[in-house]
Amino acid sequence: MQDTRPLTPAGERIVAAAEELFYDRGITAVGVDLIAEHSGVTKRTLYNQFGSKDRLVAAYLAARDRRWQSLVRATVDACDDPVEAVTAPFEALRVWSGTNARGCAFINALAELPDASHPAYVIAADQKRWLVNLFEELATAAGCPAPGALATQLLVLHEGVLATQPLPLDTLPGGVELARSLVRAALARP
Amino acid sequence: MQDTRPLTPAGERIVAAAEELFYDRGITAVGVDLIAEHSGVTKRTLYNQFGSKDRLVAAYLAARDRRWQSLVRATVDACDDPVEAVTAPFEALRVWSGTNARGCAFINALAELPDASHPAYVIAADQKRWLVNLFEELATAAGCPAPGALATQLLVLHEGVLATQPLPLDTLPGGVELARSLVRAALARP
DNA sequence: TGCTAGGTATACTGATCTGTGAACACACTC
DNA sequence: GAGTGTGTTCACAGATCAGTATACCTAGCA
Repeated sequence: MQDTRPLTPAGERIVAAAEELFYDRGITAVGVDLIAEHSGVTKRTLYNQFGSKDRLVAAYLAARDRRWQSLVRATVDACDDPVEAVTAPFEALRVWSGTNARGCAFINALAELPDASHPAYVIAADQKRWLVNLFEELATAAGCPAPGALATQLLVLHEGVLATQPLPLDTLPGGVELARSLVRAALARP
Repeated sequence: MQDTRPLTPAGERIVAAAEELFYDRGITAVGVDLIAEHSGVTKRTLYNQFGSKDRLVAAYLAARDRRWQSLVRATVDACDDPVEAVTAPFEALRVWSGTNARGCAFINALAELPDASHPAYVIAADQKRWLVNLFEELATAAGCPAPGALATQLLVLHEGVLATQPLPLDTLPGGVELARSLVRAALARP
């Protein structure tokens, strides 16, 4: 949006380090010095590339969003059955959060950032809008009579699976099965 | 758990201010000086009462948990129909997050606190465990043949409704209807 | 040859944050 | 009347954090 020119090699390393550190430890808990150190870069270079920590946070969320969207797209495209494709994002979610599950990076970012004018709010809202639109497209392609309603249901379920990930609970949610039953119910309804 | 003696009047005011400020602006973004100022209390008194900011965070989450549980209990007890009582926590949720909806305070707290040894983790896990156990009790009382499975489904849905609250999306989720359909499906199954 | 862009190295500023020390005041109770 | 618990006032230590200043280096390119 705000910056179309590609990142320099140092800029790429900075974003990669920010993705790891911000997600694992939280945005406010991680300082720019730590990110500069982990990316093998001077703090001066970090500020030459991004200007401020807020802009770096926005770049981190945007980069994570791009990675997530490409994974979902690939998982959806690998499905032959259009009905199965509706729940493909839940399969992607299982792959995505295999190792470290600290919940949704966008929800977590909003939790830390007090003011709604932060660019992270726009990125987070766009990310969820993209997902609910994708659900609606897939539901329409699967022949669902009310794709909008099913899409919002699947979004809520999706966020619920993400939100319960960091909790140390004994019983795992398992969102794919519940998503499939929602799709079945939506398709069976006249 | 760690402290059974009741809070002093100043301690009550501190926790009340912490509830408002921590939830609205985030834990790391709010300093102890601001909490002391908002509660009309010296910082010295704050530290005499709670010892550290981490302990105050734990007290804030515990107090919020108590308030939430009492609201849910009251809403459940007001239900005559045992089937309707299963989805009563979702009605309570609608009342609970009427004014300011910044998502789940416990999920948000975990997002900000990097180390899993923080007392907030135990409180958050206990809170979700309490809710899933309540769902299971209510499902059993309603005659559900598989109350455990329904309970985890309802928990995931519950967290999804909470997580999507702070997002500036046009379409509102509306969790009560989806919860009712889940309960219907679980009761209809043999 | 000289210019420019990307990056390094290092020190620094100013603000903010958690937490402490020490002396004092008031109310209640034994 | 002495002691104890609760709270105030104010100053301050120590650490961390975002962001800046200055000088230097190197590779590509005209």
